[in-house]
Amino acid sequence: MSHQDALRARLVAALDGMAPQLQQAARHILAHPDEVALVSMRQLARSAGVQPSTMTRLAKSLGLAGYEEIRAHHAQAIRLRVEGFAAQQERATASDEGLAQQMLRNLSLQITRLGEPDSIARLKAAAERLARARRIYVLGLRSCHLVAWHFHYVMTLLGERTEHLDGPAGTAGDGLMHAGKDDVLLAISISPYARHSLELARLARAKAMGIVAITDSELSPLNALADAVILCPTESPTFFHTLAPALAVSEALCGLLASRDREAALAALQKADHHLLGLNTYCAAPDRRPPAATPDPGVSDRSDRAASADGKSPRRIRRHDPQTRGTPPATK
Amino acid sequence: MSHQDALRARLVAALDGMAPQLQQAARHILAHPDEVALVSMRQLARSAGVQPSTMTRLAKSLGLAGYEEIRAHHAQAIRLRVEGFAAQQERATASDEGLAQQMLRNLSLQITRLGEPDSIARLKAAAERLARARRIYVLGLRSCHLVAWHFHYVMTLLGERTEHLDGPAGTAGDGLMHAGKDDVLLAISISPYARHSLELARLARAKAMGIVAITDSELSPLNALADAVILCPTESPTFFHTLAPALAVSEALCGLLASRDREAALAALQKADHHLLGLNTYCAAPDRRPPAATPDPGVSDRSDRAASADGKSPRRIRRHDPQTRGTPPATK
DNA sequence: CTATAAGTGCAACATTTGTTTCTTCCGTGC
DNA sequence: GCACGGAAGAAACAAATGTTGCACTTATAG
Repeated sequence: MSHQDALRARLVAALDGMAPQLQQAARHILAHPDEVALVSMRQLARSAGVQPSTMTRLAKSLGLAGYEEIRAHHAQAIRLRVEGFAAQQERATASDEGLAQQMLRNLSLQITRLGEPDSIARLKAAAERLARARRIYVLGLRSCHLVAWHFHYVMTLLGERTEHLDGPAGTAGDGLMHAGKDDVLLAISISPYARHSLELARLARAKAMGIVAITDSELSPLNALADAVILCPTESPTFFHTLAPALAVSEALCGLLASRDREAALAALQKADHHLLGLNTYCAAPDRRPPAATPDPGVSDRSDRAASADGKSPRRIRRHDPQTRGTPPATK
Repeated sequence: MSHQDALRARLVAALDGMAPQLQQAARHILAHPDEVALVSMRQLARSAGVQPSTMTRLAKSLGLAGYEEIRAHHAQAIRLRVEGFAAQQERATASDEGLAQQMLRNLSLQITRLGEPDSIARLKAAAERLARARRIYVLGLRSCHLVAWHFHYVMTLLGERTEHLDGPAGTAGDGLMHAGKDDVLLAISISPYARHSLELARLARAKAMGIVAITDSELSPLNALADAVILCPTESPTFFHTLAPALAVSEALCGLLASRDREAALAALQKADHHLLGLNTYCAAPDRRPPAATPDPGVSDRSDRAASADGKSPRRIRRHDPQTRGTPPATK
């Protein structure tokens, strides 16, 4: 998202000493750099929840001649990015420096393949099976632990009833004690397959539970056991396997399950939000306006005229921004 | 470049039957698609060696309302290529099948972008910093837990000395007790940033430890604290954020670190293999790869956090007029 | 509490934008 | 030859853009 970019660096550096409105404008620019070049200043200001003049003032406070310089800069960034991108494709190899690029390119490809029809069909079938379950037990041992953990974490936020089979001292399987034929086991395992995972899967089958598997090959022992199987690649240019595709699959499953009942999922999320807010778990998020508030990609839009319909603004109270505390105002 | 681009196709198709000036304008647009969105029509016309009115006439000859539609189209193309966002809004209500594909395509794009030069440079710098550390403390709370877990898991297999700050009952930070200036904290946190993560990071800084951060924005509070920062996207078409890119970053870091001393890493892996073999942890692997090359560290973690769908922040009272949003009335 | 300065919103400003209209030019038909 | 029709340039247009000055609020210092 960011190129080595003198202007952006200056923005970040100056953020702390800025007036609230300027800061808000700056944050929006940092958060949506592309929009800067693609929409007019007034539209950008509107998305940022700021007066047009603030944008101009922001530019001047950075020592620039005007807003146009900010736009020019971001436009150039886009131009450079597409060029640099093309350049990168050419030099595909090299050793150490290339390794990271190689890994990421590899990952990108693998995940793209997951989007192919066959894979999608498996995803849908798996989601279907999971949705019918009374309860979902999630199992992932060793390297697959995090996929299982993630699935359980998200589903909990979404209000679904899942249980993570993750006990210490070999008690992982105890959770299956009360599981029955109306429940489903989501088992995640990649080669080399942990013995314990298979044992639990066989136990589940013996209990007539449903089984959905995320695994890495049709040769996987889970393949024979499961009602629905999703295959994901794990090859990597490194010594170790990659689990990012498996995670992508898990996320996709969560997405599919959540979309089956948008309302319920949203409600659960907001409830979780409130809960965590009450616990003071998080500190203030920087970007208060979600991406949804940005322009709005209708194909033919891009210019909502302010039809002068905008009424008079009532008096509003403004409070000082709390998170800028402790930094003395470096007035220029 | 390679999006199925209805408008460009129409341009190409109509090229032959066009008047010379129109054709010249069309050719210029086809040759410099990005410029269309980045400069004004008059400037574009000048570069094309054509009258401004010709551009308007070109648009109308294609059946469009005006030049603005051409620009909007190309701006959208940039947004698509750059963020992978756009389609999400349009088909927000698309079928389940669409959602999964959308998510995976989005992910693939995001990970591809992690391979761009700037991002790679950050990765290398971070790996460099981590390699110099006497000991690496890994911190990731809530949704980021699995990234931290993964990093620690793989590094352990590789024989590196890392410590996962992951205690129950709020003891997560205790591990830092004996950390000092020769050590480095690898902190992973995405918006909304967990308070505890920041507190621990500040503590680490107070102890003169090095800090490497994996986070989601230059606006992240970690950005100011860390010696090296790696940015990874988290946007997703769903209700929750994606952590697959963060996991990819973690994997890349592990890869870079391992490649600094291939021999040592390989030796450590084989040792781990023997160890686990002795414990009879795994069942016979199908013939996937030669055993030497197949240790098992999967490194994928994924955690999503709940993104509140509307981004109004509670501590700000001010709102700005909502009614002008998202209405694309073509004038006149 | 007052005095002062900084920060912010509002409205008018000069430009520039995309579009339209009018005029001129050139090739083709009867 | 002359009208005719389409294409292309030039100028005029309203609407928008980015900017600036002023009034008012809010925070800080005395």
